[in-house]
Amino acid sequence: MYALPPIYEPSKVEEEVARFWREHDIPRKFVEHNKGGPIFSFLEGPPTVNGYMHVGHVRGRVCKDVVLRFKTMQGFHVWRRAGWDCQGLPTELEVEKLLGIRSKKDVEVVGMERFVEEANKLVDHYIHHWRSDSERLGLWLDYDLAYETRNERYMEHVWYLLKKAHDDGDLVASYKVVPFCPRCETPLSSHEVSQGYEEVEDYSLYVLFPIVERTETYAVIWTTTPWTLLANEAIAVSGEESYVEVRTSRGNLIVAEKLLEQVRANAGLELVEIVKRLPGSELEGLRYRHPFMEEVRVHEQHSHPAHAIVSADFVSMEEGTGLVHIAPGHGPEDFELGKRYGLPVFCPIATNGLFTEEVGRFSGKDHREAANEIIDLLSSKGLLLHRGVVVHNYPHCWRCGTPLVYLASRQWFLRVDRIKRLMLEENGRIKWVPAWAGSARFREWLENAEDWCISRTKIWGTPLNVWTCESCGSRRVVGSRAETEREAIELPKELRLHRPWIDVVVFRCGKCGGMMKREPFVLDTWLDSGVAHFASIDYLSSPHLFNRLFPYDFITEAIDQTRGWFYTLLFTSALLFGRSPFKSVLTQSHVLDKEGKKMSKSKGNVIWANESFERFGVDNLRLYLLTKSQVWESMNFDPEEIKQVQSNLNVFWNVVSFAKTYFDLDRYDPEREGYDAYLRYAEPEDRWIVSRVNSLIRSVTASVERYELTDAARALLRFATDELSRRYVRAVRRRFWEESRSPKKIASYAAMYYVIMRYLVMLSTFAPYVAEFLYQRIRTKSMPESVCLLKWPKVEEEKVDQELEDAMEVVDDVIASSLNARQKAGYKLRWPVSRIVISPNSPRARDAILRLSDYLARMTNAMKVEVLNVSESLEESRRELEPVLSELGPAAGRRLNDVIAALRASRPQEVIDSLNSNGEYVLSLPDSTVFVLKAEHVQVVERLPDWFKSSEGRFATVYVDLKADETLKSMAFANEVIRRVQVMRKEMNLELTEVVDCGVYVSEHLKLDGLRALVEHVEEETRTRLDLMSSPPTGEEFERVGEWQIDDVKLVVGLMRRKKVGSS
RNA sequence: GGGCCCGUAGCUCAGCUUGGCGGAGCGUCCGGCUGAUAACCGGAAGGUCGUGGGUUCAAAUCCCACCGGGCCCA
Repeated sequence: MYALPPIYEPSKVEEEVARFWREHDIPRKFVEHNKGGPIFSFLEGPPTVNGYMHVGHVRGRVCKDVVLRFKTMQGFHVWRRAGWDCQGLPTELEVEKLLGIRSKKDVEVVGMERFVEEANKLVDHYIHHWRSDSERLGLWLDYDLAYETRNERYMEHVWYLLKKAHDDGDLVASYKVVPFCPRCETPLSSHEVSQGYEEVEDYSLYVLFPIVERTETYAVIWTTTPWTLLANEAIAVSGEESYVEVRTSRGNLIVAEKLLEQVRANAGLELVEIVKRLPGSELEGLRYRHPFMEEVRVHEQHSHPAHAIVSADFVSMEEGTGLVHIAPGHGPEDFELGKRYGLPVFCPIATNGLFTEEVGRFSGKDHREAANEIIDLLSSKGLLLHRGVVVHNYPHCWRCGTPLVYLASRQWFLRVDRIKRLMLEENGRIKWVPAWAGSARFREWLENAEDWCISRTKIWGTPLNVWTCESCGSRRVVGSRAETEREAIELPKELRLHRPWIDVVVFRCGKCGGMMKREPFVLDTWLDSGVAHFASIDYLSSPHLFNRLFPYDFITEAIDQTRGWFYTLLFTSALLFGRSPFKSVLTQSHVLDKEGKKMSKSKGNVIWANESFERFGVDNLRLYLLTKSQVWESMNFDPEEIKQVQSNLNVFWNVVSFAKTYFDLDRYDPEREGYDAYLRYAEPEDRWIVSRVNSLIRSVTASVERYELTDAARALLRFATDELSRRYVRAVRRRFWEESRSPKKIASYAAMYYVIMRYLVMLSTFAPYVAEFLYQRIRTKSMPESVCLLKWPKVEEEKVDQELEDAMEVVDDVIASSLNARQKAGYKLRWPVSRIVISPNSPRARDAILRLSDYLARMTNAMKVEVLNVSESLEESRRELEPVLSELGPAAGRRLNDVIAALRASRPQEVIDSLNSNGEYVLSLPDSTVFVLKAEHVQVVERLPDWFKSSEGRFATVYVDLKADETLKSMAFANEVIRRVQVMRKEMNLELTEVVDCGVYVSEHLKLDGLRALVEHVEEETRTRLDLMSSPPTGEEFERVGEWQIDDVKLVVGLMRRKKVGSS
């Protein structure tokens, strides 16, 4: 791996480096080379393998990689087992699509075995892609031993957890209202529900509920879902709000006072007279007659507190009537309220959306289709106050668009109450980055945590390990496969823990001898990943390993995992071990598209990982994802912007290319000619860049330790471009080019090598491919074979010189000012100036400039640097006063012209001194009056002789003396000649150091004589042997001839390769 | 409806913890440089720091309210 290509091309770099890593087995060596060292344990949040990796995943995986590489380089033995989340609804849906399945009946036709086989094939497919994308990305996890949530051994850990939860009384079955899609006949998770909100037109009904205790008095409720009225069990009011009873043509109506006018207007009521005004709390307990008492006979058995007014805090005064119809079987809030009051949970709609037998004339009808019949019936009973329409958001099935229906059903739960306080306490001990993710967001989530519904009516998941006796109802929670094989009385031919095989298993009831059948649920997939802390390392077989890793040092995932993985990990760990399973967590936010819109397949704006690797380059992509915005803030992904990263890396590439060119020319030996050995020859810029790289090591180390990866990555890129390239390389170019192998030159090589080496190590955690590529070009044989196997650099405190770093800031500003001043005069940098004079604006700046004045002279191409006292003016300058007419005009009035004349006639310094000491100066005018001049009337202007140009910077004002004598003019001219020769050398494609013959003709004697004095200088700079000719060189004598006009002088240059003598 | 995050130049972001003359990169425009050259240097234009109050000698920064965007929850 040798010459450096002229430009950074990611694809070529990656290709070569990937081959190198593969051939030398670097990932394995990297992962293993700290074995036996202190452990840093990382727990991989298993990606759900139901799709391909996209750039959003990539950002998360880069965060993981940077931290793990960093810790590895610090000498930790990093635990980094990969993992895959294999089960769950999305995979199941994809299988359904593949097999053309539309309903549960179709599954029976196809067969569950076939279904599961397809699911496994699908998972295999995606794991393959995820692994290869991850490896391409450079994320070196332990993939060979990756955990998979579908593995039976893994699932047994879930069973183990549930068995323990059952023993501790934390696993319970109870009713819950969940959203169902009646067409798909499946409950939907809250995540799915939130994806399917659509604006639709619905009924808007005011319904009258006759109050039992009074005649002709009705509670008025509002509903948009008439089919839920059949299951009504109560009416809720707000205890704090004021309600009114009003007399109307439809009887006496009870509504909230705040909503009275709205209801009256909507229902078209006239003659409203308020009979009574009372707080909601006084309505509580009033009973009503159920509107469908006759049709739905079961209501006859629903006695108090059913069919009465209760109070609830969710009653809105924004819409409706302030009285809310409560159907505990059809609404989550209703259900909770019902639980508190002991209301019956009546749910007469089946999962297919049809009414059950319990509702008489409606049974067998679709709940939505029956709406009109229900409304007509209300109307005929005189209970429909008003029928209108409303446009609102209602959840629909995100797959098929069917409106959802909320149904009560029996589900399984893990109880939270016993561990809630514990989780909150443990959360206080977790280091969250950023802090608010834990102290605010996660804490709030924990405080509101409710029992966790873990049951799903699906196929492709970990089966619920609860068997219930058909005769006596007693339960058995099975803990393992072995237990099943040992004790089941019916087993499939080949036992597998997945459905459908597990469904066949039957136990004998220990109490009554009956048959125990499995509860037909599978488990929430979050439970699978949620037990990764102990299941991923097979705790049941190797508790010893567990004890070394647990709790894990570090995890990182996206912020949406607060309610997902972060939560389920903590939850299960609290149940099992009574403590948090992780010590620190970095939360990331999402990658959005260029416009800030969420990436989604349906919008077609997803950028896939493998495509982006090709398109942008892995290193570019990695750095872009980290540097664009803080990783815990969302970022808009704009492909155009990645070019910037590539350009930054290319600058660094150029630096290495430049350095390597000269290292090779001079056979620089970093081992014998190290920085410390040449320290005494080091120039200020060498000490400076060495100090800077140590400061950089300090700040990058601290940032990564704090998981502030964006700060670290930005600092790295910035260093390469702003400091190493723009300042240091600029400063040492001339020294590198020197012909002799001087100690000063070697000192600069040594400094450069020192910096590049340390930089590459740090860079390799962020951009491993390009770092490896460059490392291979400049490493010595005795160094580790891969940059990945180096140690993270330590700060060498004795090399940090903060004062020098600060001084360089000042001087850099002065250099910019002097360039600015030259530019104003059109005076090129290659033309030397006799001196620059600097007026610093603070003692600190003055010290800095004095300290680095030689450096300053070199960088500004000045023969001499003069430093004035703080704020002192240039001796040659004159200060003059200019009238400020906007101020002076109003003050002087008609005398203005006389005042200006007097001002011009005055001695400026005298006026300035007076203004400074007295705040005024008295001008005598020709008409014998006086004018009192104030400071605001004038402006002090500095007049420089015309051979000076000045420029004011942040720390100093710089005066450049452009008066040039013949010597300076000759030097300037010599530099013009040098420049031309260089152009020609390049055109001829000469080797950098190849010495050639050069003939120069100059049309003017004076210039020629000047040049004669500088022959050696020109020869050194151009690597030529110079012949000053009396007539222009011609194409016959020289290989190449160039002709220029420089001002009035004609310059002709001829270049000729020397004859090779032997093998010089 | 509640919680959290964000709002600063055309674009992307620093600065806010700890109050003191509003910054950088990119882009645009002008000029320059040329053995690192797809690099580099000098300059210019570009801002009601989301809005409105408050605290203060002084607010992008601290406090309150509101507006807009995002995430999470109801």
